[in-house]
Amino acid sequence: MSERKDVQPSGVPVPCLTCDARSGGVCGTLDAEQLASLAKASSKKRLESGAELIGDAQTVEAYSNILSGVVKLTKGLPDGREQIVGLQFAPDFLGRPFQDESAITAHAATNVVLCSFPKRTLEMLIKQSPRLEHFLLNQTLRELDEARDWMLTLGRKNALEKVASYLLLIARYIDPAVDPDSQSIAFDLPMSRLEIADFLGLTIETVSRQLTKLRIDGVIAVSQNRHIVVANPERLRMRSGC
Amino acid sequence: MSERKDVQPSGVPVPCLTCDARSGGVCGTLDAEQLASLAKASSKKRLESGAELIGDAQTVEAYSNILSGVVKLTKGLPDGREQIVGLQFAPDFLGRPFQDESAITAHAATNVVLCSFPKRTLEMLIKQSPRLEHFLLNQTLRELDEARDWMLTLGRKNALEKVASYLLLIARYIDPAVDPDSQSIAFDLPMSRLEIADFLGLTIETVSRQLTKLRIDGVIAVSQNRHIVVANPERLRMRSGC
DNA sequence: CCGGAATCTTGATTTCGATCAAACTGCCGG
DNA sequence: CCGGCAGTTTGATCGAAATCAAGATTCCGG
Repeated sequence: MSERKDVQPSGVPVPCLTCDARSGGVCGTLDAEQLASLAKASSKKRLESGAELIGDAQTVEAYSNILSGVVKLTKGLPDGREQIVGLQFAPDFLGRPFQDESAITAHAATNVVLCSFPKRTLEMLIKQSPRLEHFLLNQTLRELDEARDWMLTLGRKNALEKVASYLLLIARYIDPAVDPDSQSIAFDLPMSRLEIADFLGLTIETVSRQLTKLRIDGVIAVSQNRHIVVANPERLRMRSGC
Repeated sequence: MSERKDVQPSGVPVPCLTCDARSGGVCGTLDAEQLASLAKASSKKRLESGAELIGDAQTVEAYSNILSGVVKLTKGLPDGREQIVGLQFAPDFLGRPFQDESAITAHAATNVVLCSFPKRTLEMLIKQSPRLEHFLLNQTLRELDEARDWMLTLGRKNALEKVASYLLLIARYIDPAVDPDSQSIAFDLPMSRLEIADFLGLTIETVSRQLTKLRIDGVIAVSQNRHIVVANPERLRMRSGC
């Protein structure tokens, strides 16, 4: 789904004018001229939940900004066991710079809107723009911090603590200031029970049982499977092991 | 342990002339002048196995190059459970740029030699040198790839597969071309059983039992606890789950 | 609004790794 | 060379999560 790439008097391409990724994403680091050249080569894509964005060991020829939705990154074992190794939200940059083959798989966990551009175009811009590279370094460092936090959860927490940690993770994405104020918070899970299990290194059944336990203990309320209300986030945090 | 910072005719500081980190590490990205200013502020440090390099939630005022030895990065839960979230080898750069408080702890896993320099000095150089920032982005991307590989191991492999994967990881560090050629390989483990357990999300006893199993099956030979001989790396790889 | 498929929950049982407990080994100082 | 101790191995038992097996909901298309 391609869009017109007209350039406004200010020099900012028209489709970028109202784009959220321009403030928080890579595009925010570019000057008008660079943004124009990127916009010329870019296109907006809408993907249904479940669609594959990047295949394992597949040559990647595009990078993207996530404009909305949740993308899950997974790795698998030859016998079919799967582990989700990262979640990305808008306005994250999606793709592994400086490497032709992807070692991971990316899927849309919800409906997703992307702004995609060719690998080559971005790599040219990286060479010209230290600010862009600085932005990428910062996002990568943040992802590394998150991955290491999650390693602690995977390696050392029990099933209940894992599920509580997952709910907190999602709650904090919805509202970053979630536990200090201890307000009640409600949200829809962006993932199925199977996906949650693959994220936590558990089985579907164990995830379900821990959710039931939290429900019985009055820590959360669940309706229609995906909708969660956390009455008291502090009680949830206490059960998360940290 | 400070050294003389004399500058050679070529412009390269004397102590850097013979330093391995100058080819593979951050210093390789600097010109003679930048290297001189970094060398002026740097000092070589020797640390005993077990020494703490960076404390959790402690203000970090130094970055380092690892000149030799193995550094382990750990995260802990309030109740004392621990998880190793990364291993770093020479000539890795050690430290979390652009953040004052460390969220992780770093310890010397073996005797370690570092070349340390003040945070400020390096951050100044980063601003001047896109090549340096590019190097850091590349190392960070590599660490992120490793962390995600390890998440799959932590979340989805059983105890035997985890121990086999760990042995392969160390063997590959000793000799990167380890399984294609399937030559026998021998090495000393840089970590105790407790550290291996904390790396794998297991207990000491389970690690020991899996090593015994691999020994009985003839996949490895163990002498004096730390010395390992892998007769046939391919058989080890087959037990690693991938 | 109905029926069927997909997803989720609950229950029974098994299994793997944790825990508890005791012996063994290698290392170091005296 | 001996004794002590930290680190490791081995054994017995327990428990948490996986697996196997039905049911119950939710979702959707007709």
